[in-house]
Amino acid sequence: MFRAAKQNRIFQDVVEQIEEAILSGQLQPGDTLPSERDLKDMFQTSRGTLREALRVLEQKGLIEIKLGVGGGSVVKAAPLEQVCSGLDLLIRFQKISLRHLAEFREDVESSVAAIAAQRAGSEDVHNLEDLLEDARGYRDLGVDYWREFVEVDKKIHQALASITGNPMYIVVHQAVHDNIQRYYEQFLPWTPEMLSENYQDLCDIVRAVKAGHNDKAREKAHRHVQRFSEYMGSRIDG
Amino acid sequence: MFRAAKQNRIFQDVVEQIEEAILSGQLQPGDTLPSERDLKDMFQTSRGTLREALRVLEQKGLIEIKLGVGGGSVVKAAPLEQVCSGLDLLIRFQKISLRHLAEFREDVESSVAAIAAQRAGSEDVHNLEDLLEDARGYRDLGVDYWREFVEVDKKIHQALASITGNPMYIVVHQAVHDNIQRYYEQFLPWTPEMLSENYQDLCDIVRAVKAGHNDKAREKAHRHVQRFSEYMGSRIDG
DNA sequence: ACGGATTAAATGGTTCGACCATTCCTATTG
DNA sequence: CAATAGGAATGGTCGAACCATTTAATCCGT
Repeated sequence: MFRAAKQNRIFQDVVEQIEEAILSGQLQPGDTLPSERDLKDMFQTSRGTLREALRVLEQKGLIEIKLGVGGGSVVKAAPLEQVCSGLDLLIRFQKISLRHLAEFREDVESSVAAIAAQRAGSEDVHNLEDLLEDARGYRDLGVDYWREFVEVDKKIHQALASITGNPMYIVVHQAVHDNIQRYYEQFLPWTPEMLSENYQDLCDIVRAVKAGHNDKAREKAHRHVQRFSEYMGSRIDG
Repeated sequence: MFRAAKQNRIFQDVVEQIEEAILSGQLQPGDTLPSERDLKDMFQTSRGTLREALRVLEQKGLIEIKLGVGGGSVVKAAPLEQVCSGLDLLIRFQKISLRHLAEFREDVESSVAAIAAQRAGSEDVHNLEDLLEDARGYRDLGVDYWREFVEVDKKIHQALASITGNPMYIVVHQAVHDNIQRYYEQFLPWTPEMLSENYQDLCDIVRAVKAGHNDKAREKAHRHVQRFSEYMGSRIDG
């Protein structure tokens, strides 16, 4: 019902004041805060305490700290990465199995594809087709280039997430994908057939997105992700 | 392609070492780290620098710091709150609108219901029906009890997430739900009709889950969540 | 011998002053 | 005029001291 009220800590007070200034718009993204030595005077605190506050704000993704003269604490635009890395930490901490990650990913990728199919503009489609071209190139180069192929595969899915315009999908997709990717090298003995199958999947997805067929995009994306799970087979129980 | 390599910072090195120890299991939740004065000797650094590292770990949600003798840095169980507060920050930063959250939630809840329909055991169904009973009670008590009704609603969705057996759904659902719930009071003028509609939705979902009809469960859950979005109407674009 | 009050020790929180490392600007010099 | 050297501002680190909080042991009165 209530939250712990250990407001005794001075640095916490400093954090809240600066955070409030940022969220209220008094401090705009790109603005540079005064130097530590000036801030310490303003807050009437010691430099060490002030630096602890800055450390927290930096970790929250609200500021970025640059070195040298003219450096200092710069207000960041968006703490998107922070949520992503937080989710990443949670996934690793809870030791979420590959099976669970894969299952969740199937849903997310499917929904992303379906929404993207509804919202993709001509420029988006053009971008996707360029990426597809890259993928085809790496497929033709053979399994030695599976790493590059996977990289393009990732970019395509990221592009789809971006097309939705919903940051939630972007963040969640990235966290899930990063954690799954750790298993690729460990589990997959790549074959030319797998590269071809995956390339074909990507083609199908992009085609459905281009045509605005959201159901078909969902289905193709689902199949695409599911294929990875099948590749990994019984070894999926990490 | 590469990440910034400002590894110059000593406290960052300390953070990574402790984080690694926690994630690898060398440090278990509940364990207490050595005192700051001991840690500073181990890492051969100053206390100020060490404290900056602890501040980061605390902000990441990996440790909790207690005062007094016998206090110190205790490894926490799960950094879920950190993700929630990160999302909260993103919302207040207006990087994520309620519409975005709602859209994402529709997908997650739908998938959760569908999977739960496949995996629910008789005990799970029994539990759901008990919760449904509670919901009916609060519905009959009228709009003054909307808060309690929403609480039961939340418990039902949490139960569904648990039935999936997939921690990703549990975690993501909670993070999204916590952040959406804050806006209920702000946006919703509850009416008896809304309570009834929602109760009926919950009944439909549970019935579909009980019968193992995953498609129907997905559809009903989707409609249920969508109804909330409609209630909030145009005000959703916070 | 028991129980409450007092004291002591351990620990996190804060402060101060100093110095180092990096970066940018400026003045010097060829 | 350009390359270089130096200086100043700024974040990063260090060490020692002191304060505040908490726990446990100790002491004292009954």
